[in-house]
Amino acid sequence: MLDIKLIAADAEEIKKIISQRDPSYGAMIDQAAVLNAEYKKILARAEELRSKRNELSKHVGVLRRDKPAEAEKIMAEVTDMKNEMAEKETSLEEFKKKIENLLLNIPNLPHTTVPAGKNETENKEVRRVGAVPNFNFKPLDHHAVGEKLGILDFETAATLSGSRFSLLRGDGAKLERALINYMLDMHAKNGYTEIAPPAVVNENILVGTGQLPKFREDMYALEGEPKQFLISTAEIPLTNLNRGKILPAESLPLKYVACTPCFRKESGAYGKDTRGLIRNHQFDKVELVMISDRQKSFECLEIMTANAEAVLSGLGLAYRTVLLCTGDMGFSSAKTYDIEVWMPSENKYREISSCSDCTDFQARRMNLRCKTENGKPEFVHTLNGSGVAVGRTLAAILENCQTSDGSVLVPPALVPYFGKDKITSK
RNA sequence: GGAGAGGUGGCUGAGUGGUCGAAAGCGGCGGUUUGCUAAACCGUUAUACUGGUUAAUUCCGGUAUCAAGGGUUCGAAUCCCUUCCUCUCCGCCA
Repeated sequence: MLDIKLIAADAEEIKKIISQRDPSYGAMIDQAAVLNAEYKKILARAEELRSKRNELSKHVGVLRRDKPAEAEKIMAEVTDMKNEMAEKETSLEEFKKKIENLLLNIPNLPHTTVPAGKNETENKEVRRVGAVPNFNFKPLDHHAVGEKLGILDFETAATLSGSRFSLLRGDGAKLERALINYMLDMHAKNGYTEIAPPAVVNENILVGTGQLPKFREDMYALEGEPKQFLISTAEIPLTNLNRGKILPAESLPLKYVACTPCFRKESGAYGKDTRGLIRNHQFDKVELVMISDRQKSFECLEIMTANAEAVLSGLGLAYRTVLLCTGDMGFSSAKTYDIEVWMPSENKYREISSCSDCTDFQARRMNLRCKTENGKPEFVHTLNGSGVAVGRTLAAILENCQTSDGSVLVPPALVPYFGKDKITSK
């Protein structure tokens, strides 16, 4: 959520910046500015009335004993004010709600270092790491590799749950477990505290991180009241972990890591990546979250991105890191790096991690602050990044480490976790 | 699921209709004392919004906030209703 004060101070400037994402947001900024001006007028009058009422009522107690007639007069006077007071109160509520609804649907301001652009074609490659493998045979895609080995079974998954679900069997299931432990151990060494959070959260938690109100159709909702949802990423519980608190400055940055299942409806992705592990309704992801003060957050973003990259380089997978342009960034983010892993079957890099600095956008929504040097609380900056998507990593290993005889060589870093260095069919 | 207790400031904990934004203690901050440390003593100590003022989040006002929402009243932390949450005991259960 943007600070309404920023909009009130210079709506034109904010419009200019936000329009780099999408020009249609400009009108919403204008509306917010107009509503806010109106709101303040009403607020002034409402507070004047309340002030008068408080002043009058203060003396009634004493007057009642000493001068009952005067007390009666004052009581009547206050009663007369009630209509206007009630009217102002309701209209205040209405304006507040309208403004908040607008603000909740406006995305974060892109950071000045983010390139302007409409879509992913205007993203900027920052670096390319690792050698793309050379095959002296035609590499199979990961579902073919996995199904031949009997470790991936999409047919059974479909029977159980429909399309876009996966089932891992035997060495496949074990390899996923090995990957998770490898990732969690690495991040723990880098100072992240491991968390095992709930995968079900309340509605306001999703407002905090920005999934609601705008992206309700992407979320799995549970039956019943109060409304609860399955998380689409561990970013949600991790970032909300301290919501409403004032954190001591010296505790920052807070660093959390969790591996959770993630549930996504993928309703806008008809026909995209319909086979395999790339885009499913349920997948495991290791997620990193940092809570930083506002001075250091962009440094933290570099560190977090490096921490995520280390997972891939540790596995010997080739990847590149891309700085997203204004038009391709997520709703809450001010600056995002995507990490893309090489997928031989597609002959291109595919997203496997996304690391974002959300500045104070989420912190304001969840009222998460820290004490500053002068003792005043201020909103923190929140960051999140995949460290990394487990299913996609599994897919990348199957593709990049396949051999001509159909077996898969397990990356050396995983061998201690997996127990052997090769997956062969039974 | 059944029975009971309770939710007050950074924390502990008073306060059952009228100078209560809220006693007291702890903690924090500033200071005095002091070879050093400790102790003692004095002072100070919420947040948001808002009007004016300022170099300033400077200063002076106002409003709101005692789990959340609604109601009663001239006036609510205090009374009533609803919801949420926490704790204890019993039952059930991986």
